[in-house]
Amino acid sequence: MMLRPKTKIPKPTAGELEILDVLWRLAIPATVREVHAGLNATRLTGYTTVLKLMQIMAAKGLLDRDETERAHRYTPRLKQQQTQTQLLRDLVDRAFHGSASMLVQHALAAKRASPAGIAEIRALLNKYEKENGGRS
Amino acid sequence: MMLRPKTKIPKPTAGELEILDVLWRLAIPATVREVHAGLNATRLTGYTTVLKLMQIMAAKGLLDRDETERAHRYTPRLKQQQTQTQLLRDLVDRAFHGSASMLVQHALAAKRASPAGIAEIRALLNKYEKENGGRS
DNA sequence: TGACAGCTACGAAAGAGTTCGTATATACTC
DNA sequence: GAGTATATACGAACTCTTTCGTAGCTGTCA
Repeated sequence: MMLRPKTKIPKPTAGELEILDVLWRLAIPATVREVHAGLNATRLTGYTTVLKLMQIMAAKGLLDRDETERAHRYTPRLKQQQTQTQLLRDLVDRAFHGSASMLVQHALAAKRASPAGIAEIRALLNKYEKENGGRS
Repeated sequence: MMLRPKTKIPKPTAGELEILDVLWRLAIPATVREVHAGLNATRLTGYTTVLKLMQIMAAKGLLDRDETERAHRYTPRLKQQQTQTQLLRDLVDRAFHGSASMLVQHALAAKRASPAGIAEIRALLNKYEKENGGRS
């Protein structure tokens, strides 16, 4: 039996991402029922649908499963931030030919960031400029 | 019969995006053969596969088709920039809860932008700050 | 103990995306 | 006109995702 070591974790699908969102929000290992409840705040899904999806996600390595209790408890393998980076990298490669700065420009145009957000971005830019100095 | 007026154009899939990329690069209405050639520089795909995909894309409204010649000529319905914005908006909504600035921060971390790119982003930030002034 | 509620496991079906083989039409060439 | 090259159209298969029904197990409680 394979105890899935450091196999590469695949990009989550749309449905899987919704489940991950609930798990990140709860921030502790959660049961299928808890996720189902959290999901049905916005979505309409059957209980076994969520169960099946989470089983598949565990098989794929997206979730870890704790089977000690009768109701198994699931935790995301990756932090929200890591997954966001993963999805972003994928989009940069597929749609922006690997150019992150082009993507950023579009992001600013596509949805306006708040002044606070802009300040944060500017701070980040400063940090990056310092780190990457005068190199081409 | 519906002659698809301003029906909303769907988000292109991964395979469809590759075809769009070739068409944007060519910049003029292109035949299936031309796209197939441009694609096989990097990808391995059968001719009829590309044909079928482009037919579907035309049916979806992603491409316009000119049938005056024997070899039909296809053009993207949307500019590359529009499609990039569309895909980005989708990702912002699905993975970043609609926060563009969070996405930008991740983008900068995920793949380093060139100094030139950073300068461009900074210029854009200035523009945005001016436009959005002191509003919250 | 027997009924019931809640849990996992499993199978199946529907939909979307991708791939390609084959059929058919059309143009060109000898 | 026959043969060849190239085009579209169509259908079928395969994979992946999502959905849910059903079966079977395990507790609880009256």
